Amino acid sequence: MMDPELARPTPGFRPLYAQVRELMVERIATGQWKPGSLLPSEQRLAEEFGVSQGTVRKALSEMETQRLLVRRQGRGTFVAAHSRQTALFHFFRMVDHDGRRQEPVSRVLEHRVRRATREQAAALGIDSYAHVHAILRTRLIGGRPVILERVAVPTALITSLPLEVGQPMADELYVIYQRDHGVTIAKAEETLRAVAAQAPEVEHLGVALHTPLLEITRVARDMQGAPVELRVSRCDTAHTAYRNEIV
Amino acid sequence: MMDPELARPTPGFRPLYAQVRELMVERIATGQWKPGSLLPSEQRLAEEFGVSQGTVRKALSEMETQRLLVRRQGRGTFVAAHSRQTALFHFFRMVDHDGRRQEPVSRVLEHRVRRATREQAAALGIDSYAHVHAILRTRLIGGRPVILERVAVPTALITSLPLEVGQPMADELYVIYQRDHGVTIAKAEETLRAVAAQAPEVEHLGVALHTPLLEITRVARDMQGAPVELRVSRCDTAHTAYRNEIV
DNA sequence: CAGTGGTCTAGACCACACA
DNA sequence: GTGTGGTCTAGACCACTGC
Repeated sequence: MMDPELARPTPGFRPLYAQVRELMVERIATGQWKPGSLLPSEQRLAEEFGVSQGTVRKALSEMETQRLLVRRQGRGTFVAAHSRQTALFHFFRMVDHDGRRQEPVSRVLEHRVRRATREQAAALGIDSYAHVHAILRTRLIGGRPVILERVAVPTALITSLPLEVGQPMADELYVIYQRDHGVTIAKAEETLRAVAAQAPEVEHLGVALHTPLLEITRVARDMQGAPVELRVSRCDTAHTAYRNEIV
Repeated sequence: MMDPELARPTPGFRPLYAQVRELMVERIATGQWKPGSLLPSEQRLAEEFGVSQGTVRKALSEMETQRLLVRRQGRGTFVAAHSRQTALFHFFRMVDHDGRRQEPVSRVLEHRVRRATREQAAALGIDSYAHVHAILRTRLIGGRPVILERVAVPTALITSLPLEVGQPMADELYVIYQRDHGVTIAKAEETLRAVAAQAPEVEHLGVALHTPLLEITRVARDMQGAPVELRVSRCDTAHTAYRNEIV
């Protein structure tokens, strides 16, 4: 059975697998296929879309490369779901002196809903009178507070956040966004600068005033590329560093 | 390396395309296929290796993804060659305030051959009595010196370097390594920290003593993963920043 | 025009997970 | 054993490049 929605001729040529992929991405984005759920087999999908198994396969493989799917021989194809480990592995880049990855503990210092600053509004593509969750937290590695972080996320996207001030966070923010609000962080851009420690860093990181700190400004986006979150992290790099692999 | 306790029911299983790929990577690594040269067609390669076109195709596609090859419909498949633009695009991450990529001008301050320091020897996997080219240079963006950089590369790999002290560099180092010595930089690891400006940075970057600077330590490797070069860059991030895209 | 890589199909068999 | 994804083949046709 041939789906007339799938155009084949030359004008505006677009490969079949790209069209199939678009349809499947849409099913994930709209929640029709939820994170962690099992997809139909390649053969079923091929029948449904009216293409060959090889064509569906190419679409699925690209989506796996993009980390939208997880495929396991003998088991099936699943919609990728953030866990604490996967979220940290892809988005947390701090390592210790030996280059080993370190898992941080996060402690919330403040959590308020307020209007976006001009910088936040510009980065998130929202109006400056729109509301955001404004979170201030420290992240500890080896029991030592090494990062002071300010997070802003529009309440229009993430209505509520179960954060307890003063407590270690049970879940990573990206896990919460996905599990509780159906918003999946798929990519991000980071801008890194060196800055001098100010009063908040002196207080919460225990560094001297004007100590050089690594400032990371990150805009995190969903799978369509729409901005979801802005965070600015100031890191004490005396015992830890930011690691980037260029491939 | 293979533990017999963990040997799998079908020992030594390795996909055909992976074996074909290994043979082709070897031809590039040994210089049998040189950067910029045209490969035989998929059909020819399939006949030569005694496999189907689809199998060769899968090997070629993986190598293209890894940027070892460049493929052009209607023209053919070529061995990837660094140009100033591609080298900078993949390895130079500094952007201006608007997030636009900037091309630097490099000016050599010193170039000597000396014994490796202990740190250099460890990073490059060479003996501490081995010789390296030790290069000190500034990199300018918009006419302003923003990076002071120390490069170390073993003379065992790169015998000679045509650098003129005080002059802007005509070619990127990675282009020289590949064109003149057959050494292709394929990947790198970078470690970023914030540090305080010392006397050399005060002199060459025109910053105040103890100004926070972004320090980037990079180990660059060839396509087999062997370390080729160590460079430590100290960057004034007042008007420029390091950009990283997480996908 | 001929030759290249890119897409698509159909079918066979293999490796793997799980009941 | 059954069903899944992974590999491999053979062949057709399409889009693109350059002579």
